[in-house]
Amino acid sequence: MSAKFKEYKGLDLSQVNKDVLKEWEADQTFEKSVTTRKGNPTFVFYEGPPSANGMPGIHHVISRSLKDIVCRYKTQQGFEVKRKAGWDTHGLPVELGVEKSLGITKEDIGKKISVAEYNAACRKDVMKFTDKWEDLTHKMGYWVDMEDPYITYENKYIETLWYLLKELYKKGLLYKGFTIQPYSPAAGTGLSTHELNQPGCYRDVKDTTCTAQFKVVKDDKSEFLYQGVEEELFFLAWTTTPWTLPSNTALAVGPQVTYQKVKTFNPYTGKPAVVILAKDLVSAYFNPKNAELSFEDYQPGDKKIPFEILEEYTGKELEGVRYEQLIPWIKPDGDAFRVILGDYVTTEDGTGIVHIAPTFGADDDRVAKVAGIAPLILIDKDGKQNPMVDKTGKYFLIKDLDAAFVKDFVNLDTYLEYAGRFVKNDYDEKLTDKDPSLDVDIAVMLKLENKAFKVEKHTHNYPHCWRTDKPVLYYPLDSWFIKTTAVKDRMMELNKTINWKPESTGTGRFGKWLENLVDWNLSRSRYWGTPLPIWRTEDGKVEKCIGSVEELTAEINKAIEAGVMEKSPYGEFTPGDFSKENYEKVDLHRPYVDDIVLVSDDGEKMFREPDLIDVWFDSGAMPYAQMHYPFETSCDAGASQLVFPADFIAEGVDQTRGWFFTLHALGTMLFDSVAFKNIISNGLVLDKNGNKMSKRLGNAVDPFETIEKFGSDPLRWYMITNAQPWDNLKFDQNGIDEVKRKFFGTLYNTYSFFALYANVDGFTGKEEMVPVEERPEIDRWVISLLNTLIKDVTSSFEAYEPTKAGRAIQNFVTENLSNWYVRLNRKRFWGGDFSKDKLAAYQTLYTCLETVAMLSAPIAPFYMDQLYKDLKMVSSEEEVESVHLSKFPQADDSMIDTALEQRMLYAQDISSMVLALRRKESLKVRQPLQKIMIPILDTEFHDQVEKVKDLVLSEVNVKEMEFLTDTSGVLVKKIKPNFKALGPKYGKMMKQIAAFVNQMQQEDIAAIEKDGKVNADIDGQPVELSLEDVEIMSEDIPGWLVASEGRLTVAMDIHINEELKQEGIAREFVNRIQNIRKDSGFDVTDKIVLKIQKNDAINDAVINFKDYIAAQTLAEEINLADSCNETEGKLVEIDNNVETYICVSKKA
RNA sequence: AGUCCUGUAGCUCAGUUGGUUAGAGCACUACACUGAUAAUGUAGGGGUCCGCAGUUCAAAUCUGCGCAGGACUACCA
Repeated sequence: MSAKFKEYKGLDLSQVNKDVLKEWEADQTFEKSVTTRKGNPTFVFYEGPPSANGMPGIHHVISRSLKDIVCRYKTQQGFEVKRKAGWDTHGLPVELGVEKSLGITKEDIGKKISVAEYNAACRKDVMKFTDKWEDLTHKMGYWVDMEDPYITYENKYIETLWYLLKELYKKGLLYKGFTIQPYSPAAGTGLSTHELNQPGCYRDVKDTTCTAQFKVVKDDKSEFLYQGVEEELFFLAWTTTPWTLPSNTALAVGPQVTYQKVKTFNPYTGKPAVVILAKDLVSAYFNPKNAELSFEDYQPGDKKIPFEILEEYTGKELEGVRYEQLIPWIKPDGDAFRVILGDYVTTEDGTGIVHIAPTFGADDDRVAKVAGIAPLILIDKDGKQNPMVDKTGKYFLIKDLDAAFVKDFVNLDTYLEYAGRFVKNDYDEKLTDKDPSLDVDIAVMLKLENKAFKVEKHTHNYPHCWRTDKPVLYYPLDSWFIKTTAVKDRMMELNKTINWKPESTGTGRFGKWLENLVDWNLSRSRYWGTPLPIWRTEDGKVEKCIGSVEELTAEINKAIEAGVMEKSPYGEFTPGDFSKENYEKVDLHRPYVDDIVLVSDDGEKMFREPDLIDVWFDSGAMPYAQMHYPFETSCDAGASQLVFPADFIAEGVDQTRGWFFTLHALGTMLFDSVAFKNIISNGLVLDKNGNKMSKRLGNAVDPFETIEKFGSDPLRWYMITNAQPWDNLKFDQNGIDEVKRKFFGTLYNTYSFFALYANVDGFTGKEEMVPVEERPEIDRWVISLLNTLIKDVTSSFEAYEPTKAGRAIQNFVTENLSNWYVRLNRKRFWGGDFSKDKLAAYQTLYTCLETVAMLSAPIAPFYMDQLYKDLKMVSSEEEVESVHLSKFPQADDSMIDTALEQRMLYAQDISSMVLALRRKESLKVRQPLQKIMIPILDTEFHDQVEKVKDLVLSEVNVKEMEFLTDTSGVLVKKIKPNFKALGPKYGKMMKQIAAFVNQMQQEDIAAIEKDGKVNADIDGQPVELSLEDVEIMSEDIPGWLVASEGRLTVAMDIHINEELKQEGIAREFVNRIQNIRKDSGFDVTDKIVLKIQKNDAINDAVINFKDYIAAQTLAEEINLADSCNETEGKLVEIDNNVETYICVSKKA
């Protein structure tokens, strides 16, 4: 007795999940899926490192499913796909978490707790959910190597980062500069965006604002502006921080904005003036009524000031025009006081002309740099560059400045009065709100000097320091940068070669980001992260960038020799020894690296720059650092070690400016290459109402619970097939349920059906194959569709479109395989001999199931593995291995028969129409009918339907099919213009042509069918319409019950004669008997004896269809009895008001 | 504020190069079927294809301007 196909009592996908996991573990299936592909072409995948200090959420399941699907697919395609897991361990979230759990703030670090202790806490804390992550990875079936992950805090990892930083340094791509950052003079510290986003930080404050007049210099550039202007000419610019006006070095205009030149008087001095401002804002400064006032009548001091609009200019025209320094206290060193373009300039408020102080505004700094405008910089007594305001928040005192600088650049006569003034009263303990602020004093001064056009109080939203409650200053702070702008063009070029899914993220979000690229600010003033490996002398003149531990220890030894250090903290380290033990002897984090003092060639002490680097550098360098490049491996060691660039990565779209960018930037700068060739960026997972999931709202879905409840397969299937991965997913558990029922339930039912009968018949799958061309039409049909499916699924996976692949599979399984193939073929599997036809049916169904398992395995790895093994366990001679080690199916084009697929479609449509007609007349399908009639449109259609005739007839229980040809003349036809064909030919005449066609009568239609053309007269123009220009279809057959859909029409003969009636009754009997068999718990193969109580309404039917009833119900005997004992028989209703007793007993 | 994504039935989503009856599943209603049965089929109701304007003989589809939701970046006169 050969093995049987396993039969199940029910489908519990959660249990399947667990069972299959055990098998994978025992068989080491994942390991084998990599090792068995050794020597084959590689497919390089990078795992973006998650941070293990947070719990994994449901949104992690989707990106990890995507990764897993592609990797499993490529494995099935024969590639060697190594997958190294990784952990992102540095960064602010970790530090904040630790601060919270220890109950400390940033200030306490180094005081209440040592840096060493703090970092030790971070190191421990960051891995606290590792086991949860591993558990989820395991349960969801994400295959990634977690035995040997890369961890960003490990010394080897950091060593590679240092190496890379040094490479950049050597290329001149790493430099020290400044950025404008939020800074709290009261606290003496910079603030991170995170700190600024604390609740309550942004507050409405009332400040003195000033619209200043910048006098236009009269020269060649401004000649066009001075045309017809006798008075002084000014640009108007508005600021909410008048204290920044002395630092003004440029004015920005919007290139597209329209500006107007307006003749008027200064409201404070009454002097005549011509001012320039944005057209849209003229009405904000000038009351339209005053346009009619006479200039002659105006007296200084009048409330109503006349004005007159003179000319209009675009921002672009104003570019390059020079103006005089507004407050000439300190001269800038370099080009300044010129109109530049700023893409961000709007006409929402102010004057549409923006005052630019590059030392106090991030945007200002950016546009000034682009335009080559110098910032206003002061040199202090240490020779360092500073903005006009010192770190306590006051204008620099002369004594704190470099004497030579003061002599050359500072106008002491005017500046002295203001030197030492705090820019906000809040910064000076001696001042209160009542005291005059610097803003007010400056405004007053400008008024007196005829330089202020409007001064007023204005309420605006301004950030405050969360610790001191005092306003924040935007202030230039030291920072290290990577000069990404130097490779901007190359990055854009390389980006075009990347296959982005969706494309718009690559061209739009990412592409636009690259276009507006600024240098990468690498500095972070924190504790737990990769230290910047740069040491500098105090004056900053000598600098060393360290690229390895070996180099560092060598430098330390030099320092010890020179006597600046006593002892090396890394004394035990042996250069060149890459063992784990050796690397455990060092710690490249703070505070240890801070304690290292190096020595310059001149014998000067060098200290480490205290910054840490951006954690995104950590993850962006992961392709190299995960292999300890170049210390233990090398990127150019040949194909065997080729792990760069990646063929594929996938993460959430929120990584666009994060990991995607840093990968790309480093790949470009270091190796002039893309870092990844294909990428899927997935969208967010929202709750079912479209809201963001959050713990606070309590709408977050726990992935563990979900997997426990449903199993991973339906979860993964749902996530992938419900919407394209890059669209946001509205996560609804009902959707998983639906997938479970609809897809997995149907597939399971199909398998169960197969297993049940295969086991009865002893089918094993080892039988000699019935050649496909010898199998019946319907078998070849489903095999044709199956091969089409293989093609579609393969190309979808190849195009990184798993959604399309999943949907195609689901459609095939539910619609074609289950609902059509199995349903129509059930009888072939029941009873009878094990004929060639039956064998063909088994083989066909088996092939479909096996192929579906292999096609679906990447998406639903658990159930498909079970299904595959259940099939193979019986059919395979060899030891059965996992579906994930199998080779992905190859489509056989010779099996695809589109004509066959088409005619099966006809069969399905005709059947459904007949069933609809039956329902309309309340004719049960069990009642056979004599005939249906189908008008034929052409010979091809005739041939096609002829071939599926029997299929249709048995499906709808009708005896014959008659074809109606045109000549019969009984058809009513319908004609429609074919817009697609006519449109390009006749264009504007379409409306009339359509009207002409629609009014054609039956005889007109007959004429065009006969002649193949018709001549029409459209507005005097002769138009010849051919058969291709119209669509003709049959609509009705008078006198018959007709259904019409598209080009198909079916008519049904509803007359029932005596024989048909009897057959119908026989079928009813079969149905009742089968039900009784089932209710009585008989086995499918049990033979029975039937006794039926006589009834005039049924006797003939039983006698005439005895053989039929016997065959269908496996009855050995059928007896009509005068009476059937009520206790042994069952009362059944055969037809309306027709009842009888049936007695079914098992044949002894 | 900028950039990008999304908007089609009550819900989740399809909808090819523009072509005239806008589809599927779920849900709802009715009916049927019953040796795959905690399934299945058939039919029905349900649409301002977010709005407005434009291009075109023809727009869910192309263009522009809005609206709503979301993401990222920024916080600026």
